[in-house]
Amino acid sequence: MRSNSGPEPKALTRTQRARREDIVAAAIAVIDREGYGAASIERIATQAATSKSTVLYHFKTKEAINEAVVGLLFANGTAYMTERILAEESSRDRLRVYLSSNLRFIAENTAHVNAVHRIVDATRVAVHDDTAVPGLQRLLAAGQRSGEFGSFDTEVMALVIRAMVDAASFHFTAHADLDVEHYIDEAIHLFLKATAPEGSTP
Amino acid sequence: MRSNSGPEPKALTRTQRARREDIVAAAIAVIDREGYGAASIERIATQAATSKSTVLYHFKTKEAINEAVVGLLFANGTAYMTERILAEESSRDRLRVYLSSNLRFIAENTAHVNAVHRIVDATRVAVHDDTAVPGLQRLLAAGQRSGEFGSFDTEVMALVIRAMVDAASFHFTAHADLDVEHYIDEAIHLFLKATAPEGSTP
Amino acid sequence: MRSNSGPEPKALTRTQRARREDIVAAAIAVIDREGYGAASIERIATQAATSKSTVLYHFKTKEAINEAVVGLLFANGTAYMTERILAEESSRDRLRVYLSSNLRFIAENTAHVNAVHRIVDATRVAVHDDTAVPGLQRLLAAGQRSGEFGSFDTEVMALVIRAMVDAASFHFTAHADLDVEHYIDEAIHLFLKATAPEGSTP
Amino acid sequence: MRSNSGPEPKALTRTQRARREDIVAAAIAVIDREGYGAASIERIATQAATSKSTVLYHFKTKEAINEAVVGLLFANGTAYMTERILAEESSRDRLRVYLSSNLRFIAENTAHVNAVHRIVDATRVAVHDDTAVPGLQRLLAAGQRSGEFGSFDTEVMALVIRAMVDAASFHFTAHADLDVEHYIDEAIHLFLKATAPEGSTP
DNA sequence: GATGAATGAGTCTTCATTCAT
DNA sequence: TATGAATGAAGACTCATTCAT
Repeated sequence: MRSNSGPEPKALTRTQRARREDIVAAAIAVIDREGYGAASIERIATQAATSKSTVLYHFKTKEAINEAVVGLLFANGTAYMTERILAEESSRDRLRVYLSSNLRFIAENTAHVNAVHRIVDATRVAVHDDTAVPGLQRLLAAGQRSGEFGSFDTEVMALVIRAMVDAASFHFTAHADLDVEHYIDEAIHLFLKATAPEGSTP
Repeated sequence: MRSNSGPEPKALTRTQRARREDIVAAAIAVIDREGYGAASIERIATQAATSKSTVLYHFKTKEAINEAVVGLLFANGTAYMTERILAEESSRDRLRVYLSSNLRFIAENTAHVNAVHRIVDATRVAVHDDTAVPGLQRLLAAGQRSGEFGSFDTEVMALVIRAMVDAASFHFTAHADLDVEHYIDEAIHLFLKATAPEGSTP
Repeated sequence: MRSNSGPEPKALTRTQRARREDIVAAAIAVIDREGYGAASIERIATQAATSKSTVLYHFKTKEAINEAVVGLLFANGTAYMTERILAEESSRDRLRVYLSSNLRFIAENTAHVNAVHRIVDATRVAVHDDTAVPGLQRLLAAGQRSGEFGSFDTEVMALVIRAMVDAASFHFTAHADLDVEHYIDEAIHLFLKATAPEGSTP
Repeated sequence: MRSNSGPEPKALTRTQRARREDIVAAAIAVIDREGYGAASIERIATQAATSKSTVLYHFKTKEAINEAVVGLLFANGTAYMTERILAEESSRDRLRVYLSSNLRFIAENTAHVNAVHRIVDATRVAVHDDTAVPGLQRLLAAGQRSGEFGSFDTEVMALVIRAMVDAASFHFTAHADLDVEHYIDEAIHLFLKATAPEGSTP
C-alpha cells in the first residue's frame, strides 16, 4: 500500500512521536483553514509553536509532512471502516455501512479530510488510493450476483459513489446548516434505490 | 454575475484577443498536464512560445490569467447548456438533458475543466458558481410538485449530482477506457431511478 | 549651463511644443503628488491622456523628461527673478528683492518646485545649479564692501539663505496655514537684521 | 513617539544584533554614496559582504531596513542633543547649544544623515519628526517672554533654522573645504543676531 | 506623427533546505 | 534534541526601451 519502500525508519521514541503528531496536527489546521499555498513550513511551525528548524528536524522534507498527513488519514479511515463493513453479511447492508461509515468518518474529520484533498490537488502525491474504486466495484458486483442489486455498470456506479464521498467534506464544510445524519440517511436511500433490482419496491 | 465592477476595460484589438487566447490556451495546457503549482508565468510563457514579459503585457497579473481561464469556461459552459435545458418541457427531460449536456460538455473540454478545478482548489477564487446547486434544486423541486419525481431531500440530491458532475472530468481523464456516451447513459439511468416516484417501474 | 553639449535638436513644430508641454505638465503633477518613485513613463502618459509610446516619441528617454522638467523651472525662475534683482541699486534692496522674488516665484510654482526637488534627490542630475551660491555670495560681498552689510562669512550666509529658499516649497506645501506674504516679510526682516552692520538699528 | 504598536519583537541575540548593525551600516554607505535608487537589497547585501537572502533573513522587508536606518539616526541624535540642551539655563544659551549640538552631530554623521534624507525623500516614511519645529518654536517663544529675544514670528524663525540644519549635511558633504567649527560659529552668530532684541548690540 | 506589441533587466519577496552549534 | 543562521532557486511584477506599422 505504501509506495516508497525505502529502509525502515528506526522506531521512534515517545517524545518524537508526540512531536510529530503535534506537527501533523498543525499542518492539518493550517492547510484546512488557509489553504495549501499558505502552508509553508514556517507557518506550520508557528502553528505548532516551534521553529522551522525543529519541524525539519522531525520531518526531513516538506514532502514527508504531506505524506504523514495523507498517510494518517488513510490509516485512521481504514481502521474506522474496514471492520464495520466486514461485519455485515448482505451486500445491501455492506453498501449501507460503506456509505454511513465513510460519511460519518468524514464528518468527524472534516479538517483532516479537507487538508488531504488540498495536498492531493496541489502536489503529485502518488497515494491517490487506487484501491477505493475497484474495492467498491467488487462489493457491487457481488450484490448483483446474489440478486440483491439490479443491473447497472458497476464502474460508473462506483465512480459516482466515490464522487459523492469525496465531495462530502466540502459539503459539510460549506453548508454549515446541513445535518450530517440526515445527509447520510438521504444518501443511503438514494443509492439503495439506484442499485435496487428492477421492479422492487424498496 | 460579474463580481468586479471596476472601469470598463478598453475594447481589445484583434491581435490582443488572439494573443490572449493563445496565453489562456497555454495556461490551460500547463495547468492540466503539470498541475497548478507548476504553472508559473514563465512556464506558461514557454508553452505559449513567448516571454514572461509578453504574457504580463497581455495580462497584468497572474490572477487575471486565472480569471480568464475560469471565466472562459463559465461562458462556454453556460452558452452550451442553458438553451438545451430550457428547450425541454418535463422535469424528467430537463434532468436528463441537464446531465447529458453537462457531461458531454465536460467530456469535450476535459483539459479546460481540469484546469479550472485546479485553479479553484489552489486559489481563493470566489467565482465557485454558487448558483449551480440552487438552480438544480429548483429543477428537482418542480419535478416533485408535478409528481414526476418521488420524495427526497432536494438539497442532498442536488449536491450528489453536482459531485458527480464535478468529478466527471477526472473520471474521463483518469479512466481512459471509459466510454463517455456509456457513462452518460448510466448516469442518467442512475439518477432517473433515484428520483423516480415510489412504486414506479422506470 | 547645459551639461551635455550634443548636436542642437531640430526646431520643433508648434504641435510638438504643445505636446511636450503637456507631458512636462503631467510629469510635474505626478511627481509632485505621488513622488518620483511613482512617476513611471506609463503613469505620466496616463496623466497626460496619451500612451507610453507617444511620450517616448516626444522624449527619447526618461532622463530627457526629467531634464525638461528641471530645465523649465530653471528657465522660468531665471526669467522671473533676474530682471527684478538687477533693477535694484543698493545691495540691501537687491537682497530684499532676491528673497521676495525667489520666494514669491516658489509660492506660485510649488508643484513644479517640489517636482524638481524630487527629481534632483532621486537621480544624479548634475544640473544642481552651482551658480546660485556663488552669485548670492557676490551680492553679499558687494554689500560688505559698500558698508551696507556687516561682517560675516559670505559663504555661510549664502548657504543659509539658499537652505531657506530651497526649503520654502515644502513649507508652503506642508504648512497650509502659512501666509506667504507674511512669511516673505519675516524672512526679509530676518536676513536684513542678520546682515546689518554692527551697531546699526534697523 | 512610536507609530506602530504591533506585537513586541522578540529580543535579539548577539549575533542578530551584530548582523543587523552590519546591514544598516551597509545600507547607509550605499544610499549615501550611490543614492536611494541604487540601494537595492542585492546591492546592500554585496556591500555587507553577504547574500540578498541573508539580508532578508534579518530584515523581513526593505521597508524594515529603511526604518532601521531612520530610527537609528533618530535615537542617536536625540541621545546626543537632548541632555546638552537641557543643561543650559538661558534661552540664548539653549539656542546656541541647539545649533552647535545639532550641527556637530550632523558633521559627525554626515553619511547617515544624508542617507536618511534620501530615504525620507524617496519613500513616504511618516516619521519625519514633526516635533522638531514645534519644539524649537517653544524655545524661541520662551526667550521672547524673558526678553532675551526680540520680536519675530517664531514659526518662520523655527522653519528657517530647521531648513539650515536640514541642509547642513549636504553643505558638509558638497563643500569639502568648509570648516565645520567655523560654520557652526557663523551660524550661531547669524541666528543670535537675528533673534536679538531690538536696539541691542550683540 | 503616433502607438501597440514585445522584451530584457532588475526588484522585492517567499520558501525549502543545509549547516553548525 | 532543538534551533539560529545562511542561502540558492524560483516567482510575480515593474519599467524603460526598441521595433514595426
